[in-house]
Amino acid sequence: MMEEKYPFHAIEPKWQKYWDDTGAFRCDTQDVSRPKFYCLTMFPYPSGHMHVGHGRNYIMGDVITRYKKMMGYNVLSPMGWDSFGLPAENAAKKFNVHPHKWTIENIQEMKRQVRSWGVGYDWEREIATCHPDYYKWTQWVFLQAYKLGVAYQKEAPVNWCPLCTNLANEEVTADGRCDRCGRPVEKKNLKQWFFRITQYADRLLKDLDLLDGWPEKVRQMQANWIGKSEGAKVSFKVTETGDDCPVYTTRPDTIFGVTFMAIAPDNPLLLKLLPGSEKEAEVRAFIEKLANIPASERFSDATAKEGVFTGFHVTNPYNGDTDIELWVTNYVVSDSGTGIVMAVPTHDQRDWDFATKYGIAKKIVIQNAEKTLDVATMTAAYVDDGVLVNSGSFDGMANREAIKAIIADGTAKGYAEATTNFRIRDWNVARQRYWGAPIPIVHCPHCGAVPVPEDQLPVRLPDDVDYNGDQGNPLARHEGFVNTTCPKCGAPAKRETDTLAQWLCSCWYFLRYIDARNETAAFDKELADKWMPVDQYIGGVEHAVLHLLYSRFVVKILNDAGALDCVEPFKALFTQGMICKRCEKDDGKYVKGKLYKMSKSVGNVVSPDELIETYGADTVRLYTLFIGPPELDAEWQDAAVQGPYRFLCRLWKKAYDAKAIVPEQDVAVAIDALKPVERDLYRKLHQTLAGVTDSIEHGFRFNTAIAQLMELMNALDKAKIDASSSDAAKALLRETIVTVARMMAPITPHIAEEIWQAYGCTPAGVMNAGWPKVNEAALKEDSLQIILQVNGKMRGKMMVPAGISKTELETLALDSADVKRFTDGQTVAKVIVVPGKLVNIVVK
RNA sequence: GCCGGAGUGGUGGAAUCGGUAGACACGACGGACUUAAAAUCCGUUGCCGAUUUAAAGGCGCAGGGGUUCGAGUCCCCUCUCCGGCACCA
Repeated sequence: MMEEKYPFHAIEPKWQKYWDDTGAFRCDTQDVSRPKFYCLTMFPYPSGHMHVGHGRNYIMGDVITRYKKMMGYNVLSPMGWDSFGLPAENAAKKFNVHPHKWTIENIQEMKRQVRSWGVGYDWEREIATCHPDYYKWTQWVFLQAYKLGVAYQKEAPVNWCPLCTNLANEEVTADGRCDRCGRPVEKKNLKQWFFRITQYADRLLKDLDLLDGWPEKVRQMQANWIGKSEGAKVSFKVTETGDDCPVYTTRPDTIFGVTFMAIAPDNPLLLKLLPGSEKEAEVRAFIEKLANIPASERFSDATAKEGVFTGFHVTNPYNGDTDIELWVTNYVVSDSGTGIVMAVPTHDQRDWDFATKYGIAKKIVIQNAEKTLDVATMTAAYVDDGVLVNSGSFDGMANREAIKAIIADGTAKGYAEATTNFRIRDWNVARQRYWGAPIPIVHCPHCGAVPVPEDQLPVRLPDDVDYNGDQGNPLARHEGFVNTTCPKCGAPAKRETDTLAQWLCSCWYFLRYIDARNETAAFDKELADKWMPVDQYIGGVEHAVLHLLYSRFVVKILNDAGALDCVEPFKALFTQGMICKRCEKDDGKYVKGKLYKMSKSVGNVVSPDELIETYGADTVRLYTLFIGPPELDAEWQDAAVQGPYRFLCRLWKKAYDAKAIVPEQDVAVAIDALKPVERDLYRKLHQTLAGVTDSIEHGFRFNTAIAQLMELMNALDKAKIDASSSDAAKALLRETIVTVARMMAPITPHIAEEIWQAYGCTPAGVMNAGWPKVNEAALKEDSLQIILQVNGKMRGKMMVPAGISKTELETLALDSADVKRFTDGQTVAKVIVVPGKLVNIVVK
């Protein structure tokens, strides 16, 4: 029995329970009768409550999951929690609650929210990265990397945030602040665990080509991040001492134009040359000055180039020039290349600026095609292609050719080699924090760093730590944890007290879902080979570099370890846009009326709970999907939620009213018995079906899919089918309502299920009915609308029979009154006929 | 600076094979129902356009040029906004 008023309060919990009870989203990974589809939404950090912006992510994943199920796939759609990490530890300090308790409570709350949206997951595969059954295998992943020599320890300057301890490069913002808390980041020397991502840089770059299901933007961002450049390493020598002075350059073709050498203030060669040298005091003063300027400021555009001559000279191996001055400067980046740059003022703008300021010589070595370059008249560096001059035996050579020739010559003579340079640095995976997976290493006074044997995993995180201490890692203060014996020699030893970065926990979770309850392995290889890669990954673009790059990296490690066949984890990636809302306050920091992404600090957060209470989950889903193109940011407008709500109320009322007059079962529609307006509706129904399918298949354009469904409902109103209508019309009415329910099953699943059930459709559960098929007969058009143009301007329309010939169409068009008004007294020069579309008459 | 994306009514956005610009929705305005309001339903809604009504017609997709019978869509130039990388040699 259907109620008259749209009873979302009653039907939504009912159907959510039904999906649970029937295991609608449980996935049998062994099933081979259907093709697999692994649909994954990025798992959340359990930070508290979710807002409607988070919902967009899960709702889209759910629509795809349900749609793919209806298309006949065996869909794996799991959910879990990225539950290690700093916020829990900070909350623990703030509220004096154990991080574990805080995390578990947040998970419960967020799970309730996800379920209230009607999002379906295989909850039997639920994971939490802070659970020993999970982090045991995170530790295992670390050991695989260790075995391959990918994990290693080194003393290194780390990015140190006073609150969040050490950070990966990826966690430091462009202006040198902590990505998480915004505090300025300092450099601090610590012994750290690193992963050799640099060793994989080339593969990570090259395999981006395999990812044609990824947005171009994300591939570009990763390529930028990896930052590959090709050039040469050339050994200059310090003229006075004979020390090596290697440079990296991408422009070896300009090597005969080197007029000075620029070195970074903290370069080891400089520090070696300095003691007792003539200009020591002056140079040290400059180094001191730079040390007190934060990197963000030093390397900003606005900072002028500065430098001090060191008193030393270098020798260019190509032309034997011994008088090249060595300058210490503020603009050379110390950890890029060799930290020493050969400067060619005429062909590099930065070197030009510096040489101009300090009166250093400039020498042209690449001449343009017009041969107009002259140092006396040049006002900026010439960086384009040209022909070599003043370059010894290479004169006359095109510069692109010269690059290869000069490297080859230098290589033969032993002072140059072709090299590749990467921007990316090795990944610091260690954190001096409590709430993370302990690094499974024991430090033995005799054996050094010893990996914990796999059969002794997990290395458990103790519960009883004093995380309220104000200094350093609480784990290091836990005697019971720290003191152990060496797995190799049995002597007393100390555990590593650093924990693994949250990023490492979250870069392999998609593998665990496949085999989430496996107690003897991280995952079964055969099963993983069957289910990987993830067919569709969905998440925010803010993870374009960090999480997605690390995940790709770890999959390659596991592949090298023989644990996995696949080389890329995510076949297709969809990055959904953020939900923003206009700011209502004006407090200096935020501007009233400006769009900001939803956040507590802006105060523009919309909670799903009240909306679901007022309008129901289906309305929230429908509005969230209708709000705009899914890949773009969208503006949330509270008032606009009305539209989708009205639509569902209308759909419900239509279904309710129609129930009384339609046949009890599906009946084939007798096309010939339909009135024209009904015939239009039938066509529209199947056009909509084709259109909705296309919208979902091509770029998940849910917004236009929904618009088409709205149009169909408008057409249904227009057809005015009632008790007095023909049997054919009533059969059509039933088919329309039932097909709309099926098409809406992925989008607004509760109302779809309810209508499906109320209409007595089989099989039970609308998703089990599969995706409806287009009826070609319904699509057939008897007559077509033709647009009439004169000189490309629209001047009228006319209806013509569908099968009309081109000539007939042309004659009809020329005779039409709309056209004649504009062609009378003019000469028809040309007639363009686009069959089925338009006729354009060109007159003079 | 390099790379990527975007610019369409009062608003969110349609139209990506060159062929009716503004679908669909919000908001606004008018009407019906109602004692009244809400809800609902029905209209109107890009701009200019006779001092009255309606029309004719013109103008309109950041700006300028081009190709074409025809351009939001293709090509060239310019501007603005968003994102990534960046004194990376």
